[in-house]
Amino acid sequence: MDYTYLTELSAEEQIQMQKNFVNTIIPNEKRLMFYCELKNRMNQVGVVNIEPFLRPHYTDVDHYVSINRFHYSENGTMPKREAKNVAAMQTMYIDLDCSNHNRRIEHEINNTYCLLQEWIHNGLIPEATMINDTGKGLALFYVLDSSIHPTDKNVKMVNLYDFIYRGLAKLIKAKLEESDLRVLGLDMKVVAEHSRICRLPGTLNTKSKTWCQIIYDSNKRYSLKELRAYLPARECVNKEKKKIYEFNELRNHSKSDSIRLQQMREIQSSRYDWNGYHQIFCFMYYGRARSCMSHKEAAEALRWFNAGFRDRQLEHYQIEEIIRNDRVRRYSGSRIKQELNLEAEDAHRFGLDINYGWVDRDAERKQINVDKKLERDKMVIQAIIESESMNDVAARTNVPKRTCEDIARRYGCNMRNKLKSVDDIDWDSIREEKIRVKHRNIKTAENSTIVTNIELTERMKARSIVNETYVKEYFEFIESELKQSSTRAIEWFQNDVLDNDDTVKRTLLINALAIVADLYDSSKFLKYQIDGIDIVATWATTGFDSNGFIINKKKYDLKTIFNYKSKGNEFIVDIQYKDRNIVPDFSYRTNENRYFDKRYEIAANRMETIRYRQLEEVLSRAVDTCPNSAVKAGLDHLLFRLPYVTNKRFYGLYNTIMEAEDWDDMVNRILENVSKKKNPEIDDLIKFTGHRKTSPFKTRAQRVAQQKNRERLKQIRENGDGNKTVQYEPIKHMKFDIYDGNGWTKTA
DNA sequence: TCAAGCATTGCTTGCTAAGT
DNA sequence: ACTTAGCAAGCAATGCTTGA
Repeated sequence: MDYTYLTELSAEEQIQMQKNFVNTIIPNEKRLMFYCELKNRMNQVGVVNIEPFLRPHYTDVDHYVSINRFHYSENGTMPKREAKNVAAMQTMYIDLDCSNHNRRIEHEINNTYCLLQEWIHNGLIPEATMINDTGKGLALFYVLDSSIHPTDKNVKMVNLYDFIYRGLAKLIKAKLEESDLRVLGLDMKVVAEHSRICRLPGTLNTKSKTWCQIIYDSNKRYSLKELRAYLPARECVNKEKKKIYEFNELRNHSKSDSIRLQQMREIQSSRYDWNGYHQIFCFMYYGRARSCMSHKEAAEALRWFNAGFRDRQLEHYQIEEIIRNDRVRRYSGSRIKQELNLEAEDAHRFGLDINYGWVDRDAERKQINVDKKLERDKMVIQAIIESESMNDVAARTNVPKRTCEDIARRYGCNMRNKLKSVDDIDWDSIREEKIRVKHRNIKTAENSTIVTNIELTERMKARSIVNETYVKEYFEFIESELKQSSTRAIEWFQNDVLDNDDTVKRTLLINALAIVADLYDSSKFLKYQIDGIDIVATWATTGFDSNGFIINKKKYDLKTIFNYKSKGNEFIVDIQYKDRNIVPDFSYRTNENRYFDKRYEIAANRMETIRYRQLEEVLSRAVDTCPNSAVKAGLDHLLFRLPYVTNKRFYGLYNTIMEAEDWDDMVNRILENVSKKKNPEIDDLIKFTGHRKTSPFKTRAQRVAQQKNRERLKQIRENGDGNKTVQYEPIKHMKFDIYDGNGWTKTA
């Protein structure tokens, strides 16, 4: 890598070299640059075209040029050589001072040059566009493929240029300091100075009386990105982000082959007894060695490695077998750890485990969030204990009243039934439960859940054609089919539905089937993609099949699901439409309590729910067994009116009855319920007269009024004068019906 | 490979029915 | 006159897929 040290340059050679240099560092030059001659003082000459100034050297004058271009001065005078006057940057210039009083300068320069070439060859530093011998040291030039203009719009680009420029200088400086040539200097202060000047090659260094000359010219051009690749991760102030950068650095730059082989030798010598691991160890070692060596070299390396076992060595034929197989295998650190069954600490010690000691940031964040909420809950509970009313609690804690109520319910501490102290609640176990990380691998086939999702895009079309009767008819049909046999339902669905050309009908059927399946809690459906009607669905969570294999998230068609189900796998399927406002008829959401808006119209009553059917069964059984004739009559009437019982009462009754252990217990509970509560429904039940609400469902008028209110509130909020305590107009159209013994009449 | 984006899911909260 | 609670829309955290 030595270069021939020139003792003399002809005049033509001097000018040619000067031209070459200028054209390289400032290509397409049409702007101002600086040309300086240094005798006793610096003469700055701003020039547009430098060529006329290039000439054979003066023996007593040093020549410099700026590495970047300058703006023309507005008033025609020469601008100062200052950063603010720089028009464009395209070159990075790193000056290495090689002077050493103890040794000959040529010797030092040559040594440095050889080192640089070695680093370039090994990919440690980028190949310089040009390297100059300045007579006193070396000058490296990296030229970009395009120039950067330091305008307001380009701030980021300029910052990046500075960062990379400094980074390169730091990199080279660090390398030099590592090397034996400790005398070398690299002045970081002037690095990334935009208005910097450098010695012009083809001229004489008057101090050392040696020639400044180009000694290496690769003609390479770089993008900032390419240079960036040679630098370590950008230093980051944000600690969190810094960790990520470091982690990515580690992860993305897997260990080189030689380092990994070295690690494996260290691991080998760290232990005496490798019983049971000799073969896999040799196998891994050879695979890695083969990644960077020839077959012959790797074989030799493996034999040496095998000889390194202190307990016993693999037999000759075993080694030869590995060599004969001759495969490249680049095992990762974690894999080596796993295969050799190493302890985490050991793996860390040998540099195999990059995750060692790292904090699970997700879990950390999760804990923080859980703690925040628990703190709030604790505060609210404390306030409930100390306050007179929920309004006070809300005011004290600045938590919405409704949320306070919810918290009260969750922790079983409300106004009527207060806890004595917040410590009566086991906060620790609640916290533990909340922050427990769900790990998908510990799911079993039994409790895996697979959720699908339906999305309809042409639903309007379907709606316009189909009326309620049509839907209802199919509902009933599907319902009966499903009840009879799931196998039959599958066949029917596949043959009659999927192969049917009537896409609208099919869409409805799919919807209806999904809803019916869901209502009957029988498990469940589904999704399908039909040409023309775009029903798209995806598996939403990872589940396990009956053999315990993971089913990854993936798109399946309906038939696959059916096949899967017919093998005895269970599904829980959720259905959600993209835009519930377009298809209110089938509007679903993923909340626990699922409803579709117009179920009253579609199903006519609540009889479609599993709860209803259970309650109905229980009640009819109660009527049969009730010993008291009056209550029996009441129960009978309740049974008769069950579809019209209000939601709240319905669920209350349901919950009460469902807690019963046997029929007698159930009757007692009903009686208790009846006697304890002043309930218009139960009064009615007992007396055979009374009042009831007209409908358990919201009427259309109600919904419209509610929607109006909502919009009004939204508007108020957007106008900026609304707050959470806005008074809504009460809805006043609820009316009561009166039962006069013959029928129901409406009140005014 | 990784960030963006989407789906899921738990939680929040306005409105209002219904209970005390 | 107050509390409790259901519903459902929305929000936010989280976790998985996708596509550049």
